[in-house]
Amino acid sequence: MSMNPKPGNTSPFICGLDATLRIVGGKWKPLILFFLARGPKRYGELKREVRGVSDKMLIQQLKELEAHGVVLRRDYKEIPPRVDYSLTPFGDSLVAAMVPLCGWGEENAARIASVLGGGKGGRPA
Amino acid sequence: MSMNPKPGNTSPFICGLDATLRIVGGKWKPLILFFLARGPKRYGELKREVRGVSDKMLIQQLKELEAHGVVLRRDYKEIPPRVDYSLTPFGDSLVAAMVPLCGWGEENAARIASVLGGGKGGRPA
DNA sequence: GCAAGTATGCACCTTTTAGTAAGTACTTAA
DNA sequence: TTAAGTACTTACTAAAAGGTGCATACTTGC
Repeated sequence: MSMNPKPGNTSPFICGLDATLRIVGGKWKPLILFFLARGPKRYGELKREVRGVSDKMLIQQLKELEAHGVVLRRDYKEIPPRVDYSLTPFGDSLVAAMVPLCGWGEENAARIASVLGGGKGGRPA
Repeated sequence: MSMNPKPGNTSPFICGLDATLRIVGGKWKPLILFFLARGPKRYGELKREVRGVSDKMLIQQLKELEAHGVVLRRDYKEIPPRVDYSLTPFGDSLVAAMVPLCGWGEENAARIASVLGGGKGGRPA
């Protein structure tokens, strides 16, 4: 099946999915990657698109993604400041691997929404 | 690309991946699903296999997975207690959708491990 | 009787993650 | 001179996730 912990597993991860989630886990990273998948974005642009994210979280997540080689930060060294973010090839391959999981979520969105109970999960404002 | 937030998005989720992560997010759920993918398991069996998990977390995660229709709990109403857990068809489809992400993690495990810095991520008993 | 094993439940605590609000340094426009 | 916009940084707080340990109710084996 290619998804089980190997018998003689010396890696620091339980399995591949575990490894993947260390990179893309958290509340905002998938969303950020999705917006970046559509092309490079400036910080302010991203912030307006990823509605609900705070400066702190957006910066923090972008820094982690950059440190992990998923995202590339370009600083134009202008004043006022101008910076943009884009996916690295590594980031592109990750986003590609997320598509099926994303498909599952889309196909089952109604079921998931009902199963989670109406009270949770909105993105109000 | 089938992975972007839709223009007229009324769902409670940002995108499909977001929906998926509501079901399979967290530290233990993927691992639990992986062991269950190999067939029904008793509680104690699962606890011994998912090394490092506490009773509280294992029970809690199993309950959530059950409530979400991913896992089926069977109580044999025996004394001493006997219970086993297995994947529902919904759970099977989820595990299937996780395989590619798992593959990405496996292929890039070395890179991910090095990028996360050697200090983190072990599973030491 | 006492310990061990069965599958949990509950209370408490720490750690991690996320959110809020303010401040920085600089420029342009009013 | 004041306000707004740029891309952040820092300190503080709140909420979520995770962990520890004890308790239950019942049986079997010593």
